[in-house]
Amino acid sequence: MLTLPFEDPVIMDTQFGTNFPRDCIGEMKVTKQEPFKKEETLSHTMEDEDSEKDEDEREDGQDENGLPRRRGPRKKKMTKARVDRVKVRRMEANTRERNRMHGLNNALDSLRKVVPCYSKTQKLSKIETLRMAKNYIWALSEILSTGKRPDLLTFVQTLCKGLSQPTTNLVAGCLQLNARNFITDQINSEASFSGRSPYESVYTTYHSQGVVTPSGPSVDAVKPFRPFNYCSNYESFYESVSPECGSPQFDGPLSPPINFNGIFSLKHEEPVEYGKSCHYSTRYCAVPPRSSISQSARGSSDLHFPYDIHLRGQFYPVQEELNTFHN
DNA sequence: TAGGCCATCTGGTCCT
DNA sequence: AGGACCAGATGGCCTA
Repeated sequence: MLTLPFEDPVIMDTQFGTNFPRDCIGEMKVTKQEPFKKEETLSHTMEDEDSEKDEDEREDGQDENGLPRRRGPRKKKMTKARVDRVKVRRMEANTRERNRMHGLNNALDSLRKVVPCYSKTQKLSKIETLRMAKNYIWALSEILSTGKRPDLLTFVQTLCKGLSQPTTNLVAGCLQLNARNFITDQINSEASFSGRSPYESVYTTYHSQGVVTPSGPSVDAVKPFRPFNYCSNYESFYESVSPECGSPQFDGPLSPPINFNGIFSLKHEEPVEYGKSCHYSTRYCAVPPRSSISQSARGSSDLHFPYDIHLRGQFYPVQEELNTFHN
């Protein structure tokens, strides 16, 4: 039962393919890292099994401790051919395992490209990719079920729920939110999420064009930098219990916001080499009204998710929207 | 240098 | 018997 991925040429690399000639296995470089010394391990195994053979061949029916030897199937003698066979099978198993993990990583890469914040230069870790994908699915499901358009801040918060601080900063940066204000504003989250638009809290002191113009004291000078508690805000918007709230909140190490001078591509867009400074934005599409959602659900293929994110030299409706808040 | 992330090896278990 | 899957162990690389 071989279920190796068949669509990926990397996986089917002949060096590791299942049709790899066995005669070559002995010469094959098992690993580039060789965390274990193969020969030592194998010879150790052989020694063990040789001793077992010796044990089996004792005539007195006792083991080395003088106790009666266990009943049961006698171990087969480790002949040279058998030892070789064990070696080959172990190498084949290693190859399969390696390919399996490559397939898993390829699938994870595919997932990275469809979550809202994709970067070739700063990849999300495996766990963060899975968390963000879960958050993304959750957010989209809620949008579909409620027909409401969440504000951008809430959407970002949902995406970042349970993610590490650097990743949160990355996502916020992708969406041109100021990560620090985004996070520290949680201190005032009651006000932010109980009446006035969250945009106000974020953008009254900051401009989104990358020029930070605080109108008051520095955020850093006033408030400590600490992780954001997403759950309350999440539930305030989605009117349901966040699936993450039952689990311990991420309490990872704090780190300063990153510089967004990498190359990011958001939502299905392959990153292109940009030597100069690039900026990120979102195409902040309107959620169709409930009627059109249900219409779409009935078969129309014209359903657009509200946050189809694009970047660089394109026109960004969200930018105007955000600027409207500033003005 | 410590910690996070990752790739790989390995042995055990389950399944066909 | 053999392949898939899994988790633990280990060591390399990178970054703060």
